Amino acid sequence: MKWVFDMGSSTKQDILNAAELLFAEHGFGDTSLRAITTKAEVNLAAVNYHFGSKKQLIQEVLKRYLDVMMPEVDKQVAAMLAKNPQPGMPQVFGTLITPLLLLNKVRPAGTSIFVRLLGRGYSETQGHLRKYIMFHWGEVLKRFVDAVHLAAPDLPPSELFWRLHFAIGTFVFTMASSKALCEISAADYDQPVDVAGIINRLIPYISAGTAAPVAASVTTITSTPTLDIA
Amino acid sequence: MKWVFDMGSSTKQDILNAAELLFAEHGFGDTSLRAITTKAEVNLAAVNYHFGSKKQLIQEVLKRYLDVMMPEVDKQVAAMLAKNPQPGMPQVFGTLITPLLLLNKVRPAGTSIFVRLLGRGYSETQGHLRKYIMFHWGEVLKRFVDAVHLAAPDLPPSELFWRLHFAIGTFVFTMASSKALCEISAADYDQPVDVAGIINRLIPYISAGTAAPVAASVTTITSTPTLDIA
DNA sequence: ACCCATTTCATACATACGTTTGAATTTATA
DNA sequence: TATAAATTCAAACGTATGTATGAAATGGGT
Repeated sequence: MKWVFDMGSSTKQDILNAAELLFAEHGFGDTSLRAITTKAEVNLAAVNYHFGSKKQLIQEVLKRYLDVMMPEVDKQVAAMLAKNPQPGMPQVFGTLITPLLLLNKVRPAGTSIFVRLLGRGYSETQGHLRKYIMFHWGEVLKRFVDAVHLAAPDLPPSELFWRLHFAIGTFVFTMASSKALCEISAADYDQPVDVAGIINRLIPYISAGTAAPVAASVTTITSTPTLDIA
Repeated sequence: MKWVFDMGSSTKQDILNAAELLFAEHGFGDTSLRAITTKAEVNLAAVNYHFGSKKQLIQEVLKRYLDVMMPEVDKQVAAMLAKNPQPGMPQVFGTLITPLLLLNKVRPAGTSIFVRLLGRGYSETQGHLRKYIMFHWGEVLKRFVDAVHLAAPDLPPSELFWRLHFAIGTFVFTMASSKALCEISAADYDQPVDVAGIINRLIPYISAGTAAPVAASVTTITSTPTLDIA
């Protein structure tokens, strides 16, 4: 029977919910289907029955979040540009805050889970995730990049390319290790920090980095490097 | 027989040389001992004979570079501070350039290999690498962090903590994907960029990001009210 | 030439993985 | 209730992995 409001089998949701937690915690490669099905309390074969393969399960885990976040990014960028046609870098990157925090409505702690998944995906899937996002959300991303360019009109396109990938790196890596960082911060500085706190601290860093003036000249090696192997 | 200059068996070096390439390319978890021994043209059992286990092999691969790089970092930081007791952020991060490029003398393309290993290690070893480096090179790192603090005296320690981890993230992630980024850059912008080029582009970004003014909203949220008046 | 420690080698072991299978069970519809 | 589709389940399959073993080979020291 097909429900009018098809919420899918509970099994399928249980698998997704268990999988995303384990994926975020241990990465895709180091999370076995057996660990997932055990945590979800479903049969091992259910994954291949409902998703076909582990690879497709990973895709659907990420898709659940991207489908919510990316349209919101588009909306926020448009709204920001309507209000301020010549935005500063913090305004541009600030458009990401709402979409990211919106993910907490997809699942409890959804923002934290998604950004960690993103970090894992970028470093583990050897470019597959990058291509997937580019293919499905390339238009949205292009409009975002255009906004970045608007905030740094003097930056050559090739330099902007590198800056944006630096920004992605900062964001993705920080988020991938966000759990550990929050624990260290809480222990060493006695100040609990949540994902929203990290995002708010990231914006100034990324904004300043991306908008930094281009280095006047290539740094040269001043002292002669020495290598003495006993 | 023990050589006066013990260069170890050729087998051991062959394994290290093959392993670091495969580790950098596919990561630690996705590189099998069989792939390594095949590439090195040695017997499978040689890894466990010479290194004990895969984990120890990974450690020795990284150690070979850390043992060269970290003392040079110490030297460069000291030299920089001697020349300029109140350094700017680019000067501080600039001290990393020489140590990084020095790794090209350890092995051909050593810099590129090491930074990719570092990226892999940070995201795959669930904090083990971080702890290893902290344990063995904590003193050197502390002196470097002190220099960063010198370049941003107004930054609260807790904020500096986050900024530095952002910087690590920028660096490590960029380097982990440096191969792909170089290929994209060469294809889209017709300008070949090598690892030294990336490092030189990273310095301004990381410097500006780390030294960025603290966001107003963050300050109000996280600053602890105190009765002390300094 | 002999010896002994070091190193190599083929092979086996135990385990873990993603996936498949076919029967049992549940569920929806007629 | 009868029937057919959808789902669950235990079990197995084939493959790959890291590691262990014990015999063969190597090579310098006496």
